[in-house]
Amino acid sequence: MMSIELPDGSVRQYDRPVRPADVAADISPRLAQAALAAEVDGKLVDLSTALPDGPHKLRLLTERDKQSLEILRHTTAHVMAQALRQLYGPKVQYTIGPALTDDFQYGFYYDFDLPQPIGQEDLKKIESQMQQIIQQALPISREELPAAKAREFFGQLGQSYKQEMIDDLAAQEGVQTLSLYRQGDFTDLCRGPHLPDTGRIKAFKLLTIAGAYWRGSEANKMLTRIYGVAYFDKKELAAHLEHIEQARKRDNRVLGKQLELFVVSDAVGPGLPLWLPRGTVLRGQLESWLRGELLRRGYQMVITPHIGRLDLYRTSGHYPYYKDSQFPPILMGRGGDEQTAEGYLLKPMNCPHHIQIYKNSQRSYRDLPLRLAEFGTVYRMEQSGELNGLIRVRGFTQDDAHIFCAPEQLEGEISSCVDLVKLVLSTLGLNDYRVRIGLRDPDSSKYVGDAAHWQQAQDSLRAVVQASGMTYSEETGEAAFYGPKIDFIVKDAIGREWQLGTVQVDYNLPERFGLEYTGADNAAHRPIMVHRAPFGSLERFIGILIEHFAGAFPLWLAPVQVAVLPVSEKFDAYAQQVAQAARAADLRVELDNSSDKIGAKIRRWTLQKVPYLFVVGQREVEGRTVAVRVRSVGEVGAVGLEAALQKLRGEVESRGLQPAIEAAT
RNA sequence: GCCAGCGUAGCUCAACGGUAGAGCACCGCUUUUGUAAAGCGGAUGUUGCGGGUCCGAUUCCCGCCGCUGGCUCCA
Repeated sequence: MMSIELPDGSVRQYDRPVRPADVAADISPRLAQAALAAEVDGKLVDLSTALPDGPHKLRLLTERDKQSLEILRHTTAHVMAQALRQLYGPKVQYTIGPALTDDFQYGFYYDFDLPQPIGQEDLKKIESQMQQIIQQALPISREELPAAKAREFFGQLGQSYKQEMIDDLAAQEGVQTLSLYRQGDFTDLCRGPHLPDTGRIKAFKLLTIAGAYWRGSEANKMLTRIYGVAYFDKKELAAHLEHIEQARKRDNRVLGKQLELFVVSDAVGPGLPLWLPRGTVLRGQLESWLRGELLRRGYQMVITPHIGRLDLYRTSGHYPYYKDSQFPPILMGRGGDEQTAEGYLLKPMNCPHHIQIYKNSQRSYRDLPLRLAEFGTVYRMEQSGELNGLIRVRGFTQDDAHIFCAPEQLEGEISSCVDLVKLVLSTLGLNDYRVRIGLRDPDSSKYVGDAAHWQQAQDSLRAVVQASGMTYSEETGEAAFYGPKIDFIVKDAIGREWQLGTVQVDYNLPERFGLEYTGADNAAHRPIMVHRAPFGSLERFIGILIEHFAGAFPLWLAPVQVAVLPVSEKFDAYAQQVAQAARAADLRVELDNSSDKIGAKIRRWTLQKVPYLFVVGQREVEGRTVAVRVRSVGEVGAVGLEAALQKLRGEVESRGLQPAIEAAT
């Protein structure tokens, strides 16, 4: 006797062994058709899984359930592997092929070790082979084998990666029995569940080919990864592809070019962006805004050079720790070997310089916290494959500061740093971010400093984040080599994550540089350093901002805030007056007195994403008005010149994210 | 750095063994214009760089540089 409880609370009794498929068939023929998999007592299983004795809660999954999408994509990955074996022969080794459901671009991938390289044009061929497998509607069956048998089975198939996985599963998790999934001539080691047959795949597309190291380690062989996506509905697939297409239009590199914000010139060097006038205006606004916020919070601005002695970075540890990701040092004279050579290094960090400023005078507890801030440009030899427009570069400017404080001041300082980062993000409407506390990995040798200090630092960070009420994750191994940190992470247009703001605690550098202050007790004490950067890097931050706003920046940041467009040359004089008045109101204005028709002028400045267009002609001259066209709204009609300028001033000063003029007044 | 793909005018792209072409942008002239592209005319390239095969290379091959998507890395 077996009782099955359904989600609606009804219970069905069976006196024979049943599978979810049988229950579905009992309920209705239509459900039997629609069912794809089942959730039994909270676990996903195949429709064909025989249920063990006892009462069960059962939910049948159809296309409408979110988990079904994952199953669909997983099955599609298997079909792709099967197609590859059919096309390229038994030498094809298939390794792992998971479903991805929260990835912006991709729905699944599978990593292969292929006997020959394949290219983009092969994807078409693979797709049509997959289509054949789908049309055959091959039943997918599950079977369980003892580990040794499974190992032998995959050995016969020449699947050494699968054998390795079986060995690891047995060794690490003590797995004795493994499940295999079979469809036609293809069998894969897999946990499941899967769709009942390959015919259930309604819409899929293979997207791209990439390399991926086996098990994610550089030491291993590079496999061929094929990414694809699948849906139950062709329309959803089309919508997904359209989404990606749209996102690519927001790419910081595309918009950077179109809006003339920056260029990366090959003549200057990869990853070394040149800021064009319009981009410089945008960046300047962010800098002066933040500078104001810093001064208000008791920071002091400093300026330090772009290079420093090699010995400085030997002491700090940056040179030995990050040797491979720095521009090679400038060695002086005869040099000597790398350990002792005299030379200079393009600064990869600002902290050693700021530390020398700290050391410039004797410090008292009364000086603390000492907050030294700099928009400091640093240089790092990022791997060539990593470079990306403004988002990942080799020369970038940190809105850096180092806070030297006493232990009892630490949490307060961390807390105000976190507040500042939150202010930066919220002012710009970047609300979709996640917070990560990066912790030391006790098993790794990359970290320096003693365990007690690490513990204190980690506790302080955790306490501040918890008090702030933010949701966060703790990730081991994500700390800096000298201390733990809080990172603020956002996504770019196509869903890749990037670290922006950061707050880091450091006991190590004060130690290495022998920093001290005299306490109230007249004894020498060691300060703690906090490294923090609310933007992180100006380059990356602005790259993200470009994508976030799709180039349509809020008024206070827009390189050109107003374009004055005379309807014809006859109104140039008045247009000049309007432009003058706007300039006098500290607005960044362009006057378009080209011989184009008004429609062409509007098009030009609209494509440049200028927030406000002032069209002027006979009517406007007579009424001393401007016909306003708002970027996000369209034409709103005539507004008095002074009133319009005043509204714009207000919008700039409040750093508003919404236009101050939405309709004619 | 690794795997795969790509590199043609300022931009977007075409030609793919017979030494390059369109649209936009640019320059000139005409038009003086009312809410997303007025008309006519003109100039524009060592086809990323270097080497090779060939009677002949933008096209095929090799190396380098750069870019794109991933992987790895990210103080």
